[in-house]
Amino acid sequence: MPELPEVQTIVSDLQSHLIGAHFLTIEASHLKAVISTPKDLFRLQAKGVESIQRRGKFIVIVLKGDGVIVIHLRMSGKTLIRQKSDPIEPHERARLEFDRLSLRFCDQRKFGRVWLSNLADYQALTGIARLGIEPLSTDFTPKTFANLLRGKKKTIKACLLDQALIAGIGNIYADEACFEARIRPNRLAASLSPKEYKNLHMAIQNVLWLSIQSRGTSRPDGNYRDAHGKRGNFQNLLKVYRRHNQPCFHCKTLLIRTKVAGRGTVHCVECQRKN
DNA sequence: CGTCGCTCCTGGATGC
DNA sequence: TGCATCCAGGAGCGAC
Repeated sequence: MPELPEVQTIVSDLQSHLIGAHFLTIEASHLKAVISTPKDLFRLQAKGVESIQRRGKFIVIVLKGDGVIVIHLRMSGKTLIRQKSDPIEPHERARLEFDRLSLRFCDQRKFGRVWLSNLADYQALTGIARLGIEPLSTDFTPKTFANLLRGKKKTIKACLLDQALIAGIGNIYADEACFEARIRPNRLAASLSPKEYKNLHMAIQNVLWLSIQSRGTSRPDGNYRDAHGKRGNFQNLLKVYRRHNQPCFHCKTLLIRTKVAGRGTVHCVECQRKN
Protein backbone atom coordinates (compact mmCIF):
# COMPACT_ATOMS: atom_id res chain seq x y z
CA MET A 1 0.00 0.00 0.00
CA PRO A 2 1.22 3.48 -0.71
CA GLU A 3 3.16 4.97 2.20
CA LEU A 4 5.56 7.91 2.31
CA PRO A 5 8.10 6.63 -0.27
CA GLU A 6 5.39 5.55 -2.72
CA VAL A 7 3.49 8.83 -2.40
CA GLN A 8 6.74 10.77 -2.79
CA THR A 9 7.47 8.87 -6.01
CA ILE A 10 4.01 9.63 -7.38
CA VAL A 11 4.33 13.31 -6.41
CA SER A 12 7.64 13.51 -8.31
CA ASP A 13 5.98 11.96 -11.37
CA LEU A 14 3.06 14.38 -11.15
CA GLN A 15 5.40 17.35 -10.73
CA SER A 16 7.14 16.63 -14.01
CA HIS A 17 3.86 16.28 -15.95
CA LEU A 18 1.23 18.47 -14.29
CA ILE A 19 2.97 21.71 -13.31
CA GLY A 20 1.55 24.45 -15.52
CA ALA A 21 -1.29 22.28 -16.83
CA HIS A 22 -4.81 23.70 -16.42
CA PHE A 23 -7.40 21.79 -14.41
CA LEU A 24 -10.75 21.66 -16.21
CA THR A 25 -13.20 19.24 -14.57
CA ILE A 26 -13.56 16.15 -12.42
CA GLU A 27 -15.93 13.27 -13.17
CA ALA A 28 -16.62 10.71 -10.45
CA SER A 29 -17.86 7.26 -11.43
CA HIS A 30 -17.79 6.29 -7.74
CA LEU A 31 -19.52 9.16 -5.96
CA LYS A 32 -17.97 8.58 -2.53
CA ALA A 33 -14.49 8.89 -4.01
CA VAL A 34 -14.79 12.65 -4.48
CA ILE A 35 -15.58 15.12 -1.72
CA SER A 36 -16.35 18.68 -2.76
CA THR A 37 -19.00 21.33 -2.82
CA PRO A 38 -20.38 22.86 -6.03
CA LYS A 39 -18.91 26.13 -4.89
CA ASP A 40 -15.43 24.68 -4.48
CA LEU A 41 -15.65 22.80 -7.75
CA PHE A 42 -16.62 25.96 -9.57
CA ARG A 43 -13.74 27.86 -8.04
CA LEU A 44 -11.24 25.20 -9.10
CA GLN A 45 -12.11 25.18 -12.77
CA ALA A 46 -9.54 26.16 -15.41
CA LYS A 47 -6.81 27.08 -12.96
CA GLY A 48 -3.14 26.36 -13.63
CA VAL A 49 -1.29 23.87 -11.42
CA GLU A 50 1.09 25.89 -9.27
CA SER A 51 2.73 23.23 -7.13
CA ILE A 52 2.43 19.58 -6.07
CA GLN A 53 3.57 18.45 -2.65
CA ARG A 54 3.42 15.48 -0.31
CA ARG A 55 2.27 15.75 3.31
CA GLY A 56 2.32 12.42 5.12
CA LYS A 57 0.58 10.07 2.70
CA PHE A 58 -1.45 12.89 1.09
CA ILE A 59 -0.87 14.30 -2.40
CA VAL A 60 -1.54 18.05 -2.41
CA ILE A 61 -2.06 19.80 -5.76
CA VAL A 62 -2.19 23.58 -5.37
CA LEU A 63 -3.81 25.56 -8.18
CA LYS A 64 -3.14 29.19 -9.01
CA GLY A 65 -5.53 31.43 -7.13
CA ASP A 66 -7.24 29.53 -4.35
CA GLY A 67 -7.94 25.93 -5.38
CA VAL A 68 -6.44 22.82 -3.80
CA ILE A 69 -6.90 19.21 -4.93
CA VAL A 70 -5.95 16.61 -2.29
CA ILE A 71 -5.65 12.87 -2.92
CA HIS A 72 -5.23 10.04 -0.38
CA LEU A 73 -4.65 6.58 -1.89
CA ARG A 74 -5.27 4.59 1.32
CA MET A 75 -4.91 0.84 0.61
CA SER A 76 -5.19 0.35 -3.10
CA GLY A 77 -5.41 3.74 -4.79
CA LYS A 78 -3.49 4.74 -7.91
CA THR A 79 -3.16 7.99 -9.82
CA LEU A 80 -2.37 7.31 -13.46
CA ILE A 81 -1.30 9.92 -16.01
CA ARG A 82 -3.14 9.18 -19.25
CA GLN A 83 -4.12 10.80 -22.54
CA LYS A 84 -7.67 12.12 -22.65
CA SER A 85 -8.55 9.56 -25.33
CA ASP A 86 -7.19 6.56 -23.41
CA PRO A 87 -9.78 3.96 -22.37
CA ILE A 88 -11.21 3.67 -18.88
CA GLU A 89 -8.83 2.00 -16.40
CA PRO A 90 -9.72 -1.02 -14.24
CA HIS A 91 -11.33 0.22 -10.99
CA GLU A 92 -11.32 3.80 -12.25
CA ARG A 93 -13.32 5.85 -9.69
CA ALA A 94 -12.72 9.42 -10.85
CA ARG A 95 -11.18 11.28 -13.74
CA LEU A 96 -9.44 14.63 -13.33
CA GLU A 97 -9.33 16.34 -16.71
CA PHE A 98 -6.54 18.80 -17.44
CA ASP A 99 -6.03 20.71 -20.69
CA ARG A 100 -3.24 18.46 -21.91
CA LEU A 101 -3.89 15.16 -20.09
CA SER A 102 -6.19 13.11 -17.93
CA LEU A 103 -5.39 11.94 -14.39
CA ARG A 104 -7.21 8.71 -13.51
CA PHE A 105 -7.93 7.94 -9.87
CA CYS A 106 -8.27 4.15 -9.59
CA ASP A 107 -8.97 2.23 -6.40
CA GLN A 108 -9.97 -1.41 -6.13
CA ARG A 109 -11.07 -1.20 -2.49
CA LYS A 110 -12.76 2.21 -2.60
CA PHE A 111 -11.01 3.52 0.52
CA GLY A 112 -9.16 6.32 -1.28
CA ARG A 113 -10.48 9.89 -1.57
CA VAL A 114 -10.11 13.01 -3.71
CA TRP A 115 -10.99 16.35 -2.11
CA LEU A 116 -11.62 19.65 -3.90
CA SER A 117 -11.14 22.58 -1.59
CA ASN A 118 -9.31 25.84 -1.05
CA LEU A 119 -6.26 27.08 0.84
CA ALA A 120 -8.25 28.13 3.92
CA ASP A 121 -10.13 24.85 4.38
CA TYR A 122 -8.26 21.91 2.85
CA GLN A 123 -6.14 21.01 5.88
CA ALA A 124 -9.10 20.66 8.23
CA LEU A 125 -11.30 19.03 5.57
CA THR A 126 -8.83 16.27 4.70
CA GLY A 127 -7.29 15.62 8.12
CA ILE A 128 -3.91 17.03 7.07
CA ALA A 129 -4.29 19.44 9.97
CA ARG A 130 -3.95 16.55 12.44
CA LEU A 131 -0.73 15.13 10.99
CA GLY A 132 2.42 14.88 13.06
CA ILE A 133 6.03 15.54 12.12
CA GLU A 134 7.51 14.73 8.72
CA PRO A 135 10.12 12.01 9.34
CA LEU A 136 12.42 13.25 6.57
CA SER A 137 12.31 16.91 7.64
CA THR A 138 15.16 18.62 9.47
CA ASP A 139 12.82 19.08 12.44
CA PHE A 140 12.79 15.31 12.95
CA THR A 141 15.83 14.81 15.17
CA PRO A 142 16.64 11.99 17.61
CA LYS A 143 15.68 14.39 20.39
CA THR A 144 12.25 15.37 18.98
CA PHE A 145 11.58 11.70 18.23
CA ALA A 146 12.39 10.61 21.80
CA ASN A 147 10.30 13.44 23.26
CA LEU A 148 7.38 12.43 21.06
CA LEU A 149 7.38 8.83 22.33
CA ARG A 150 8.53 9.18 25.90
CA GLY A 151 5.09 9.37 27.56
CA LYS A 152 3.21 7.05 25.24
CA LYS A 153 1.40 4.04 26.70
CA LYS A 154 1.25 1.92 23.57
CA THR A 155 3.60 -0.21 21.54
CA ILE A 156 6.37 1.30 19.46
CA LYS A 157 4.75 -0.04 16.31
CA ALA A 158 1.40 1.60 17.17
CA CYS A 159 3.28 4.89 17.60
CA LEU A 160 5.07 4.56 14.26
CA LEU A 161 1.70 3.95 12.57
CA ASP A 162 0.04 6.91 14.36
CA GLN A 163 -0.15 9.66 11.74
CA ALA A 164 -0.76 12.28 14.44
CA LEU A 165 2.72 11.54 15.83
CA ILE A 166 4.76 10.89 12.68
CA ALA A 167 3.27 11.33 9.22
CA GLY A 168 3.76 8.85 6.40
CA ILE A 169 4.86 5.54 7.95
CA GLY A 170 2.63 2.51 7.33
CA ASN A 171 2.84 -1.21 7.97
CA ILE A 172 5.76 -1.92 5.60
CA TYR A 173 8.18 0.71 6.90
CA ALA A 174 7.17 0.30 10.55
CA ASP A 175 8.29 -3.35 10.41
CA GLU A 176 11.39 -2.57 8.35
CA ALA A 177 12.49 0.26 10.66
CA CYS A 178 12.02 -1.88 13.79
CA PHE A 179 14.13 -4.64 12.28
CA GLU A 180 16.83 -2.21 11.16
CA ALA A 181 16.97 -0.84 14.72
CA ARG A 182 16.80 -4.34 16.27
CA ILE A 183 13.72 -3.43 18.28
CA ARG A 184 10.78 -5.76 18.83
CA PRO A 185 7.63 -4.07 17.46
CA ASN A 186 5.49 -4.90 20.50
CA ARG A 187 7.80 -3.10 22.96
CA LEU A 188 6.07 -0.29 24.82
CA ALA A 189 7.23 3.01 23.33
CA ALA A 190 8.13 4.44 26.73
CA SER A 191 10.39 1.47 27.51
CA LEU A 192 12.99 2.24 24.85
CA SER A 193 16.43 3.40 26.00
CA PRO A 194 17.92 6.67 24.70
CA LYS A 195 20.20 4.63 22.44
CA GLU A 196 17.24 2.71 21.07
CA TYR A 197 15.36 5.93 20.30
CA LYS A 198 18.44 7.13 18.44
CA ASN A 199 18.83 3.88 16.53
CA LEU A 200 15.17 3.77 15.58
CA HIS A 201 15.24 7.39 14.45
CA MET A 202 18.13 6.63 12.12
CA ALA A 203 16.50 3.39 10.93
CA ILE A 204 13.30 5.23 9.98
CA GLN A 205 15.17 7.80 7.90
CA ASN A 206 17.41 5.17 6.28
CA VAL A 207 14.54 2.90 5.30
CA LEU A 208 12.42 5.73 3.90
CA TRP A 209 15.27 7.26 1.88
CA LEU A 210 16.35 3.88 0.49
CA SER A 211 12.80 3.11 -0.58
CA ILE A 212 12.39 6.50 -2.28
CA GLN A 213 15.61 5.77 -4.20
CA SER A 214 14.00 2.48 -5.30
CA ARG A 215 10.73 4.23 -6.22
CA GLY A 216 8.80 2.44 -3.46
CA THR A 217 7.52 -1.07 -2.73
CA SER A 218 5.29 -3.05 -5.12
CA ARG A 219 4.36 -6.44 -3.70
CA PRO A 220 3.73 -9.19 -6.26
CA ASP A 221 0.03 -9.10 -5.40
CA GLY A 222 0.12 -5.50 -4.24
CA ASN A 223 -1.45 -2.52 -5.82
CA TYR A 224 1.13 0.23 -5.67
CA ARG A 225 2.12 1.67 -9.03
CA ASP A 226 3.75 4.99 -9.88
CA ALA A 227 1.91 7.63 -11.93
CA HIS A 228 2.86 5.79 -15.13
CA GLY A 229 1.58 2.43 -13.87
CA LYS A 230 5.08 1.07 -13.22
CA ARG A 231 6.23 -0.93 -10.21
CA GLY A 232 8.77 0.21 -7.63
CA ASN A 233 11.80 -1.91 -6.69
CA PHE A 234 12.08 -1.79 -2.92
CA GLN A 235 10.26 -5.13 -2.52
CA ASN A 236 13.61 -6.70 -3.47
CA LEU A 237 15.28 -5.01 -0.50
CA LEU A 238 12.70 -5.75 2.21
CA LYS A 239 14.23 -7.51 5.22
CA VAL A 240 11.12 -8.60 7.15
CA TYR A 241 7.82 -7.31 5.73
CA ARG A 242 5.85 -10.30 4.38
CA ARG A 243 8.90 -12.56 4.90
CA HIS A 244 7.42 -14.68 7.73
CA ASN A 245 8.64 -18.30 7.76
CA GLN A 246 11.68 -17.23 5.75
CA PRO A 247 15.20 -16.97 7.26
CA CYS A 248 16.41 -13.70 8.78
CA PHE A 249 19.10 -12.23 6.50
CA HIS A 250 21.24 -11.52 9.57
CA CYS A 251 21.02 -14.70 11.70
CA LYS A 252 19.06 -17.23 9.55
CA THR A 253 16.40 -17.77 12.24
CA LEU A 254 12.94 -18.12 10.70
CA LEU A 255 11.04 -14.83 10.93
CA ILE A 256 7.73 -15.00 12.76
CA ARG A 257 4.42 -13.30 12.10
CA THR A 258 2.32 -11.85 14.93
CA LYS A 259 -0.30 -9.17 15.33
CA VAL A 260 0.72 -5.82 16.82
CA ALA A 261 -1.51 -2.74 16.89
CA GLY A 262 -4.07 -4.81 14.96
CA ARG A 263 -1.69 -5.24 12.02
CA GLY A 264 0.17 -8.22 10.62
CA THR A 265 3.72 -7.88 11.92
CA VAL A 266 6.93 -9.78 11.09
CA HIS A 267 10.07 -9.79 13.20
CA CYS A 268 13.13 -11.86 14.14
CA VAL A 269 13.02 -13.20 17.69
CA GLU A 270 16.85 -13.37 17.81
CA CYS A 271 17.81 -10.02 16.29
CA GLN A 272 14.92 -8.10 17.84
CA ARG A 273 15.20 -8.93 21.54
CA LYS A 274 12.50 -8.32 24.11
CA ASN A 275 14.53 -5.60 25.86
C1' DC B 1 -7.97 13.04 26.71
C1' DG B 2 -5.84 8.57 25.36
C1' DT B 3 -6.55 4.12 23.72
C1' DC B 4 -9.24 0.39 21.70
C1' DG B 5 -12.21 -1.82 18.54
C1' DC B 6 -15.42 -1.54 14.81
C1' DT B 7 -16.27 -0.13 10.06
C1' DC B 8 -15.60 0.67 5.26
C1' DC B 9 -14.31 -2.44 0.65
C1' DT B 10 -12.62 -6.05 -2.69
C1' DG B 11 -10.59 -10.18 -4.34
C1' DG B 12 -7.48 -13.78 -3.27
C1' DA B 13 -6.85 -17.47 0.14
C1' DT B 14 -8.73 -20.85 2.95
C1' DG B 15 -12.31 -24.14 4.69
C1' DC B 16 -15.77 -27.69 4.19
C1' DT C 1 -14.86 -29.07 -7.85
C1' DG C 2 -17.73 -25.40 -5.98
C1' DC C 3 -19.63 -22.53 -2.83
C1' DA C 4 -19.22 -19.91 1.55
C1' DT C 5 -16.38 -17.65 4.81
C1' DC C 6 -12.18 -15.29 6.22
C1' DC C 7 -8.80 -11.81 5.95
C1' DA C 8 -5.72 -7.59 5.03
C1' DG C 9 -5.25 -2.96 6.04
C1' DG C 10 -5.37 3.24 6.62
C1' DA C 11 -7.87 6.04 9.09
C1' DG C 12 -12.27 8.02 11.06
C1' DC C 13 -15.38 7.47 14.67
C1' DG C 14 -17.91 6.00 18.73
C1' DA C 15 -17.21 3.70 23.16
C1' DC C 16 -15.05 3.47 27.50
